[in-house]
Amino acid sequence: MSVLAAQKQDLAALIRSALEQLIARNELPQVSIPEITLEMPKDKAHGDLASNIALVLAKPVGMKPRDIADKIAAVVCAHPSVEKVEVAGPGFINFFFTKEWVYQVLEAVESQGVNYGSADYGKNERLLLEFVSANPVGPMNVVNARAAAVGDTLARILAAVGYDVATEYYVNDAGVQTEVFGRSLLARYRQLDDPSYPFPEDGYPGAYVVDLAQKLRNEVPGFDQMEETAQLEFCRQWGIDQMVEWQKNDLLGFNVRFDCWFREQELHRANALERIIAVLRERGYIYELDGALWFRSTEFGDDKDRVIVKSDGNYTYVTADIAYHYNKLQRGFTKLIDILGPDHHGYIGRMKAAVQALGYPEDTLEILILQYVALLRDGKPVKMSKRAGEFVTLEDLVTEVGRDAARYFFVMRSLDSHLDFDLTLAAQQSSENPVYYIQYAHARICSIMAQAEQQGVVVKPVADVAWQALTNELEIDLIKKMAELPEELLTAAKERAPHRIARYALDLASLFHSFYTHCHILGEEETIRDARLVLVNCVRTVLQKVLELMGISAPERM
RNA sequence: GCGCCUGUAGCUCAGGGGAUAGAGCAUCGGACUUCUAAUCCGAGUGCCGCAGGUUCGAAUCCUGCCAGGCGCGCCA
Repeated sequence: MSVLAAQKQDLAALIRSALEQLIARNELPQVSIPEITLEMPKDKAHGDLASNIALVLAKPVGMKPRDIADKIAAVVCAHPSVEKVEVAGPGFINFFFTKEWVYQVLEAVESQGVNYGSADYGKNERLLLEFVSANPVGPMNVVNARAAAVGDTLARILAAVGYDVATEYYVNDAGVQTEVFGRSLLARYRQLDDPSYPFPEDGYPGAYVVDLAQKLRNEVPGFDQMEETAQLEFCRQWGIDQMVEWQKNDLLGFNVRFDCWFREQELHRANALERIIAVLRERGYIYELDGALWFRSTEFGDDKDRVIVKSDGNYTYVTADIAYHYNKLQRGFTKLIDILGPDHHGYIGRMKAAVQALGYPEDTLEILILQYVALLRDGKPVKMSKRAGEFVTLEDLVTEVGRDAARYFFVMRSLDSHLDFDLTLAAQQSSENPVYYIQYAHARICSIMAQAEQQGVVVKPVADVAWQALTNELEIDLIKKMAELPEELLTAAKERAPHRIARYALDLASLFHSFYTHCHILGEEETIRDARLVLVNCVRTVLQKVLELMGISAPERM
C-alpha cells in the first residue's frame, strides 16, 4: 500500500474511533457512522489530508458541522504521523503530517524504483485490449494514431496496476473492402503497361496503391502468368499482407507494438461463424424472420434485434464480430476492452448483448469510445479527402511533429474530448511543448547526476541522509506530488483515463523546474546537497516511470 | 424523432458533490559571472451554454431547453 493510502486508512480509523467514543460518552447521538474519506486539499494551508465527515454528519446528528468537527478534533488523539489537527472553513478537519512521511515517500521511490506507484489491483484478471483495428486497405490516419497512442498508454497503465494485459489488433481481411482493394491493386498494376486501363469507380485512389503495384511487379515475377481470377485473389491476399506489414511498421515507429494481430480470415477458416450461430441457437437467442436469421439482442437491452444471416445467405459483419469476441473469451481472457470511434457507439448495445447471450456477465466487455481528431495547421482545418486518397498519415505525423510530441498530444486529452491537433503548434512550437518541458526536467536531473559523478559525489540511500533538512516549500511540494502517484495511477486505470498521467507528468515537471531554479544542489553544503540529490534522484525515477507509461522517451540530454 | 459525446479564461483543455474554479498557449513586465534560460518569477481575465430542481454545499448530480460533433441498415 502506498504511503498516502496507508495514511488515509490510519486517519479514517482514527476518526471512526473518535466518533465511537463521542457516541459512547453521549456527546453525540446514536447514529451510524458513514464511510470516512480523506482527501488532499487543493490549498496546502488546509493541511495534508482533510476530512469532511463533520459536514456529512451535520444532518443526521442535528448539530452544526463546526461543533461536530471541534469535538472530533479534540478526541482525535496523538498519532505518530500527525503533527496537528485543525478545524477550518465550514467544518473540515485538516490534518498536518509530521516530517516522517517525507522519509517514507522517498524511501518508497528509492526501494521500488520504476515500480513505484504500481499496484496489484488487477491481479486475477486477464485483460485483452483491442484498439486501432483499422481496415488493411490504407495507411494509418490521425484518428488511428490517436487510438494507437491512447490504447498503448492505457495498456501500460493497466499493466502497471496489476492486470495481465494483452493488446490486439483485429485485421478485417475478409470483408468487401478487401475485394475492392484487390481490384484497385490489379487495376493499378495493369495501368503500369496501359495507362488507359480503367480504374474501378469505388476503388482506393491513394498513390500508395500505385506504389504497391510497382512493388508487385518488382517482387513477384510469376504474377503475369497467373489466371485473371488468381491474380485478383493474389492481389487481395498479397496486397492486404503488404498493408498489414506497413501498418505494423508505422505503429512500431510510433512505439506501439501489439501482442497479437488477429486475422478475421482465421475465424472463417475455423467455421467460427457457423459455430457461434449454433451456440446462440442452442441458448435460444436465434429466430428466423423474412428469410433471415436474427439474434434476439433486445433480450439484453439492445434497441433492436440484429440480423445474423441475411436472406441472401451471407453473414453480416455483426456475426463475425460476435464470433471474434467469443474467440477472445475462449482464449481465457476475463475482461475485454475495445477502443472504438464515435461512429461505433451504436455497436455497444449489440456486442454487450452478445457477450451476455454467450453466458458472460454484462461488464465482461467494455467499449470505450474515443472521439475524433480535427487536424489543424496554422489554426485552420487541414483538408483531407479520403476519396482523393489525400490525408495526413501516422507516418507524416511522426515526421512532422516527432513521435514523442505526437504521442503526448494525443494522450493529454480525455477520450471524450474532441481533439484539436494543431500541427504547427505541436511541431513549430516544439521548444515550448509540454512534452519537451517534461523531458527537459528529466534531462536536467541527469545532467546534475553526471556532474555529481564527476565530482565523486554519490547518491546515498535516504536512510543515510539528513532528509529532515528538506523543509523548503518547493521540496515538500515535490515530495507530495510523488506521494500522489500511486493513487493517480490507480485512478487513471480505473477510469480508463490516460490523460491523467499526462497531466501528472506535467505537474511534476513544473514543480521540479521551479525547485531547480530556486534550490541549488551541488554547490550547497554537504548535508543539504546529499538530501537534495536523493530528492531529485527520486524525481528522476518518477519522471522515467510516467514517461514510460506514455511510451515517450526519457532523454538524458537535450 | 431516438441514442452517445461535447459546451469552463482570448484559444486548446483539466477539474465530474466540498473550502477562494485551474493549467498550457497567447499578451504584458522582470530574472542567466553560479548544477542546461527547451527554465523561472510576476500581472489580468471567467453569468463554468440557459432555466429549474436535489443538497448543509452544485462547474460537478437530476429534469427541460439551446448549440456543435457522431450515430440510428438484411452496409462495414
